[in-house]
Amino acid sequence: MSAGLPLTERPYTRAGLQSEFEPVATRRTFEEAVEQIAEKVKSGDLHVGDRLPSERELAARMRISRPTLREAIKVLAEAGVLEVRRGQSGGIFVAAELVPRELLKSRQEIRVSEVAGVLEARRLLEPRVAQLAAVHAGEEDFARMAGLIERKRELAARDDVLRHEDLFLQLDLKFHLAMAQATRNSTVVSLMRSLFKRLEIARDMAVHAPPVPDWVIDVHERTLSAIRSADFEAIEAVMDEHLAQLEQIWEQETGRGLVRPLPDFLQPVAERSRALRAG
Amino acid sequence: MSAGLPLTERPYTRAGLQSEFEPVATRRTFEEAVEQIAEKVKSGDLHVGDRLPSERELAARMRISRPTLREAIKVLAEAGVLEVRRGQSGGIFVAAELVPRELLKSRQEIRVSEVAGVLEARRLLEPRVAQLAAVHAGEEDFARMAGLIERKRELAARDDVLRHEDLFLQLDLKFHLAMAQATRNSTVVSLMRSLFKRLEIARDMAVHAPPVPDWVIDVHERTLSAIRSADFEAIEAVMDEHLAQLEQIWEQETGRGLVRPLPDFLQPVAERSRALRAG
DNA sequence: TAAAATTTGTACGTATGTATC
DNA sequence: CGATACATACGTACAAATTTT
Repeated sequence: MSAGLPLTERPYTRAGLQSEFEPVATRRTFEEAVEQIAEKVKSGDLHVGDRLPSERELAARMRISRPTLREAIKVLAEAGVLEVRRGQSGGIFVAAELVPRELLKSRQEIRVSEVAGVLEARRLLEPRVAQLAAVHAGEEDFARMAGLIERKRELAARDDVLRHEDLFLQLDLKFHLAMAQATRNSTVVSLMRSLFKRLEIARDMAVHAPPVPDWVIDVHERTLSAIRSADFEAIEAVMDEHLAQLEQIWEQETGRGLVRPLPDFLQPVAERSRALRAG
Repeated sequence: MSAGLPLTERPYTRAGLQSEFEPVATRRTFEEAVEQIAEKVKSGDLHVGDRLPSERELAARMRISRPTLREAIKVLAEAGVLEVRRGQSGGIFVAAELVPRELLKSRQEIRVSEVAGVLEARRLLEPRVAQLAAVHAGEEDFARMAGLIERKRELAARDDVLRHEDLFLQLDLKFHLAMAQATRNSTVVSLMRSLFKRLEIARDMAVHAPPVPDWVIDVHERTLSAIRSADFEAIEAVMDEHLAQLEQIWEQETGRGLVRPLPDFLQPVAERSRALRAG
């Protein structure tokens, strides 16, 4: 899928900014339920082994009938995400961390010409999120982030890493969401969620470069340690390195020039203050 | 509604960061259609007098049947947003700029303790968006923003301003969205949309201070001129002023301490470089 | 004036999903 | 878990209104 993309659209026109009339997805309610539960597993709100509320209670919470919920659970169970055990200590349990792509096919689409903009938006938002996280994170947040890095390391150590590309990407998402949650600001979390939703779509469309596990692990480790030490310049620096690398991969995959040149104000503070002192 | 809010929740806990099981809105498809069209009018993608595609074509675009679309149009027509004329040069026309609140009752909710976080998130994102807009905006973008300010000025000149509070707020939204669109980055637009969606919910919940039209107009005017001249420090300064004022209103309405103290890195660059030079 | 073209308005039969029992 | 009843959406065919030619 790489390299040969039909990049005919002119990037950065107004196209797509004023939205067209889009299909109103008349999805079935059990599909909504599937998506909501799958999303929770994927984003790390639910972990393997967790027990969900009973069918009756869950149905009540989601305001759907029990049969409809059962249909959703059936799909999730067949996909291996949930496991249903009956009997006194039975219930609905999370059985797998990896959520198959088919369960979360987002109906929204973006144009090829808009893909590079996702990286630019990360430049705007993510370094600030990391810095805010540094201000407000508690030990539990650091522990969660560290745990996720550790899991990635274990995965990378196995010889079948590439078989688990999807799992690796999901751990990635969880890391960045954990960072967002460390800000203790639910609006920030929600912004990061929508940003990464778009990022995933973009990734599916374009960049299918094999992940470079060791590098990702290294960068995330340094990100965490920069956040831990609340060193704002270090945070900007490592974020800059991270995003620059992603931009480079994107450009290699698709051809140059798609990522707009980075304006001065998006350079890391270290750069900026150096420039200030010089000027 | 002001001043007497039950602000019992402890702010900035993890509550709400890991999402609960939510009602799976099994909304009817015509309601989705209503929302999509109403949203376009409200955000400025559709203007008064615009003619929408014919029923058949619109239904096809939205992938719904004509009867379903008609049900949506009927609701919008009854609300005064659309007007339907038949005959050869008939069709569906936008009839009003102001979209009644009832049409867009977002089903998502946020906690009172999370409201202040919306302002904090604006601090993270909006100044950067304005700066990026300064880099990429064209004359048409400036014209749109100027036009919106002009409309606000006209509205403020009337003696029944307060009767049109909702319209004033909608013009506000349009101004900020126009700024986002000036970045020519659809991901940025989409982030700003979700940010302002939350902002509106927050506003409905808490801050019902009467708008201060003259002040808003003045700040927006200076924002636009700062963007026009691509003066990044001026952009940060006026944005800071704007948001500081909103934070102050919020604190007056609800009691102090809800807005977390602003970390250093969220101070305007001018402040920061002053500090750098001093240190 | 009349006919043609375009667009909304109305009606009904069918399929299917959802909820209740 | 199955069966039944209800609500919803769809497709299609045709009628009515209005403008254009």
